[in-house]
Amino acid sequence: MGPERISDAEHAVMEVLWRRAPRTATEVADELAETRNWSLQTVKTLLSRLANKGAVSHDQSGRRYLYRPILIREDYVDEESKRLVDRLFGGRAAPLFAHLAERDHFSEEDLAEIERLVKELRS
Amino acid sequence: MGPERISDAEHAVMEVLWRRAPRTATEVADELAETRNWSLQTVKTLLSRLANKGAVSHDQSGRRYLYRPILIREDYVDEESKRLVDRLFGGRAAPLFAHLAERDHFSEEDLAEIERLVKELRS
DNA sequence: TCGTTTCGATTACGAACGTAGTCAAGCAGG
DNA sequence: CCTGCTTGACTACGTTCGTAATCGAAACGA
Repeated sequence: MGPERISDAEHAVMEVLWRRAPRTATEVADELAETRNWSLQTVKTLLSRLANKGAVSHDQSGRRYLYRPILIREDYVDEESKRLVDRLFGGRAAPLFAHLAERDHFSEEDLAEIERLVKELRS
Repeated sequence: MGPERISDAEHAVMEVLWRRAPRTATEVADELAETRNWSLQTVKTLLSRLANKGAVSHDQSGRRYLYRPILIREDYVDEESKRLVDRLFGGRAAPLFAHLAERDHFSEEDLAEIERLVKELRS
């Protein structure tokens, strides 16, 4: 079996752990409370599903668990980006860029930044 | 309610209709048979779910339906791209670009193309 | 006209998801 | 020591998804 898919709600939990880890379920829930309206129980369920999928580890610390990410954010981001590029842009990243440009999703700053990156890459 | 989400399997059906429309359920299923292993019934279910979501129209033609897309591909692509950028790159497209670059997802051609686009946009 | 083929509609059903309640066990405090 | 709170485990339940069988009506062929 390939690496299991991570759902939207699960991803929100991962983001919290990627910011700082390890943390207890309660700590994770506290930070999530600012954005999502989830009960502590909901967060615990998501954490244990993530543990089953192998995306986080839970190490006993006294009578509670400390959760920390196993999945690396960069890898997750890469998988998701590639999925999008494959599904919608025939697997090539340049058309994605062209699309974003056409839809006006770049600011002047973005463009400057990108130009700099391109120069760097092409040298 | 926002525009309803389109699932992966449904998206595959949309792609077929975006290539050519209108088509009957059987025609759509025939083309999909090349890639996915779906029965005709499965495709019909997906088409009617898409119709419920307002993503395709089904116009009677004799005793059968002709399906055609209502949702514009460009708009769908844009929604999905924005979702990704929002979820994973803080809503800014430049970091997406930086990520793709870092992960070596651009060919020399891609870069040339992008450089051209950037120049055009900044002038 | 009557059976057969063809459609769409309805129904099905297990897995995954979003969201959460309940329970048992252990630790903390009196 | 006993009692209560904290915590993970288990269970729950409605929805969406993937995948499809079945059913009733319409059309076609003989």
